[in-house]
Amino acid sequence: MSLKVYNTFTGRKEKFTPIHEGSVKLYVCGVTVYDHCHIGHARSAIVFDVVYRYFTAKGYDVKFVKNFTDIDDKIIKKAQEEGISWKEVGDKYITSFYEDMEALHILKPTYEPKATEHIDDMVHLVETLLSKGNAYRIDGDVYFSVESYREYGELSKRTLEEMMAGARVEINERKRNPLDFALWKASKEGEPYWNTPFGKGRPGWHIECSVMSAKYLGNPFDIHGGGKDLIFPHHENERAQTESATGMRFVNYWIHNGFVNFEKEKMSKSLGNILLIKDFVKKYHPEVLRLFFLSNHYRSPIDYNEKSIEDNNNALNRLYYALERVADIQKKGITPQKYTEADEIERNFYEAMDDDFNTALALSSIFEISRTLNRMIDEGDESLVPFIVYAHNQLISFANILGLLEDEVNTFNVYEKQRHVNRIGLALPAIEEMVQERVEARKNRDYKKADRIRDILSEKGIILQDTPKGTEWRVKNIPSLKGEG
RNA sequence: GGCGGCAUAGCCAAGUGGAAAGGCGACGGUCUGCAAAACCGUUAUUCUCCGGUUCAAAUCCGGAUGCCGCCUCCA
Repeated sequence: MSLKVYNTFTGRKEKFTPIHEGSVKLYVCGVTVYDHCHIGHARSAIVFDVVYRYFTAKGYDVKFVKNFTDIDDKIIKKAQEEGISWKEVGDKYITSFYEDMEALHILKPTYEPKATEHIDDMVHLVETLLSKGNAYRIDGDVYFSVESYREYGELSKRTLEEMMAGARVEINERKRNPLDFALWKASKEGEPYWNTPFGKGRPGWHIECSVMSAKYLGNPFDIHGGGKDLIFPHHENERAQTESATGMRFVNYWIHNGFVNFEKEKMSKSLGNILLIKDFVKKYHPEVLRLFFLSNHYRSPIDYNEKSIEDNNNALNRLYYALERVADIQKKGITPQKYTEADEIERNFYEAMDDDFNTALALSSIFEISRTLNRMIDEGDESLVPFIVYAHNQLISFANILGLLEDEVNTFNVYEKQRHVNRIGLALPAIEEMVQERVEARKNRDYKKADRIRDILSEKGIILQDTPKGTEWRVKNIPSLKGEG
């Protein structure tokens, strides 16, 4: 089974061939730590988390680097606004970032370097570019000369002429070419700085990624990823810097994820429609967001809307319910039994993932197994238990490659119920009491009363299931509750 | 102005040459006191429109319409 990935650089799906057999060196641009993460950050984190998990599942030894950009204009601005130091701003949002990533079950990368811990290396890279004639100094600033790098624009598919024609580049008389970008910026009064051969200053954007990718992965490395918006200028500039300095190829495969729109509009501060990860997880299980993202191709734009989230919430509940049903089956000491249909599902799953991480198609395998499981459980035939155990293991293993179904069933149910009762303002004991009251009514064949209780709960988005084990209640969202909480 | 992308059922969505995945919803059935859940079945003879290439096109080519992104900080 060979994996194909879409390479932004060539604009085609290509067979993935690592530099060193059996290993993958992956660098993904992390966040600039000046604010809380929103669901757009979540998409990128989830997409590359799945890339990481999938390579690992295929047996690759993956070195995965995700950086923090912890010095930058926006951080400095934030520090001034809040009256704290740039370092405190960074620390605050790094903490926030980790909370969010943990909530979303994002696996920890191998390395998570911070820009400011690599200043010496950056200075060294700037010196190299200066000595090679790719950079020039103006007062305390150092700029990269885009004309010195013949391939400039090849990644983002545009030429210098075209970019100039765009004419929306900043006017800076001092630069040799308006498209030249800062490698190093002289610090103004009150701004953070490091002492360097070019004077007191701080790094420009882009350079931290060139430095940290080289340090932890070497050049060239296999895959560089990030959001689509980073193609230009960020990744174009990283490439220009690194290739000019090393004379070597920078990256073999470029992978970029599409954007998240919010109710058909671009998320932006001015529209005030930015949904933070922290706010999402208050309302829904984090795997709902993951399922939603993975049911779309990672390169397509995706529209976040309440209806889709509710749909995926229902779908996720169904998967967990299948797990719950399996949990009720006595399977101690049972040896799992492989069967043909399971083999086929497995093949489909891997084929989908091998085709440029087609998670939407891979998910269909997961729903297939869940259906198979339910069917076998419905049969109630003891002899099927080994097959049930096999299918169950398979379901968990595929789902986990996508970072789904990672909660214990009980944890999930408790979480769902708690979230729901908070939303409707009913206490758990009150619900249990009503359920018990209905159980009594049913015993007495007072079905009128029983049905009345069921209706009351139903209006609160709670459904009752009378099973052989007794009466259980579950959360079933109803339209009138949408948007609340 | 330049570059690029998208248009598939009621909704979301995969599929880029050979019988239209999957999810949500709806409807019918099994089950049930009635339900719910689960399962079974039905729900796009057709993929925005118009031409063309081909034995064969949602998929390739040309055109039209509509939507979106990037070119400036941005995941």
